[in-house]
Amino acid sequence: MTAAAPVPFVSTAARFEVSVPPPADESTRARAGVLTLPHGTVDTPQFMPVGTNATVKALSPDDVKAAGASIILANTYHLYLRPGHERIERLGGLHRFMDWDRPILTDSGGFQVVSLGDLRVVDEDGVTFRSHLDGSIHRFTPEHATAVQEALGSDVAVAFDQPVYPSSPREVVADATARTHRWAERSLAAHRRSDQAMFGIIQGGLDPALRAESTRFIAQLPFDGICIGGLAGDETPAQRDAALDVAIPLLADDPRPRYLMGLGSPADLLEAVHRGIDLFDSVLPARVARNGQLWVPGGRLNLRNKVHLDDPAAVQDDCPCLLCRRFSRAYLAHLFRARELLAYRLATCHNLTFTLDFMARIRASIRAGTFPADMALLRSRAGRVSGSEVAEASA
RNA sequence: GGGUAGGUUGAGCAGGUGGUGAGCUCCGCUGACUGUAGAUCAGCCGUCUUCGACUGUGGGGGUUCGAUUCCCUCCCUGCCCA
Repeated sequence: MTAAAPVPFVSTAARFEVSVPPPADESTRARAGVLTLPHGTVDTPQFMPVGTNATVKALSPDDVKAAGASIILANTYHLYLRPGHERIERLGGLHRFMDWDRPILTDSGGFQVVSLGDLRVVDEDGVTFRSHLDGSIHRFTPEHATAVQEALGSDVAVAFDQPVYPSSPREVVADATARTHRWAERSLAAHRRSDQAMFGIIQGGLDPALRAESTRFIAQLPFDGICIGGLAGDETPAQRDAALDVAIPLLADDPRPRYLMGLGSPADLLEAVHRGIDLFDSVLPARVARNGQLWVPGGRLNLRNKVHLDDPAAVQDDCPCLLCRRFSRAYLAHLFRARELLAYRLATCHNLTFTLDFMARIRASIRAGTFPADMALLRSRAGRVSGSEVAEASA
């Protein structure tokens, strides 16, 4: 009936146990598990808030914990440029530097190959790029990106890759994907720390054959986890789902955690969990919060809108966050108009709390064995996927 | 009372020496944001029947084919002097 009894994945730096495997009827690939890393355990499916510059923007570490985060992402590229990975290492490593004692995953910096596209040149050995801070010239190779992450001391390092936009021509995607594979092997070969896990990244764009080839290639390497990259760009939800439906079945018997990079709207998280994803990260909830919009069951509120100025209600009645416990919509609307710094903190606390609570609800549903059946309810709580889709009424 | 500088679309301005003033920045309104060069960006922001049209340069009058511009007069504001 069920797939083979799950065998925990164990390495020197990571342990992953699927405690609730997908149902035998294949109604969903969703699963629940526990990822254990040097600085603590992570219940999956789980969302990682992003702290690019060794801080989740606008929040203190206590705020991030209060929101329910058990692991965060930090960025190799940014910390290398400023304040410098060697300085962080001298100061006792990233955890001590930012006073975050739970797990940290560092992105490899590969994403900047795309996001800072004007400033880089890719060759077989690595990427030469200009600093977005001062225009100075720098170079990342798989070996260098790995060394930087070892200096930072994150729980999870990520192999240096070359993401591409899904809309790129097939030969561009094929070329970048093949290079990502060679860089994956080099990243692994360069990796020394036994107290740091390393995840590899699948690319392949939206082409099913390339995505499948990349999945097989990355999966046969001895990584501690599998990232799925290149799906947080300009593709449609249907294209993204299709890419996941190519990759995940090929990993069905793989004991390692699966991490979909860069997705963060509640609706996207739900659909991806359904397709078998264990880990996520995204800037979205924090950025959207800083720009004035708050996620609530069934949709989102734009606190800069006039309608909130006289509203004494909480943003969300049953939310335990700092904002909802103590302040009104009217107050937050005022803070945003006045551009007061507290607005950004309160809004970010809320959106991260909402996101992490949503993940907790998904986990609870999976553990209760009612997950596929709960999809409708969870979808209505997640609300719209994007601005072009109308929010469903909350149940 | 005398002198002087002004009065432009919510605010602040630019421009305009006789030849179509709706241009900018704020404020305001709405939307977007997905491995963070983002507390950011985009659209709108006089009226209407909105791919366009109309109105608008303090009020009134005059000169002129045509006035925001030149002339007269009045009102208002800042500053200086009495």
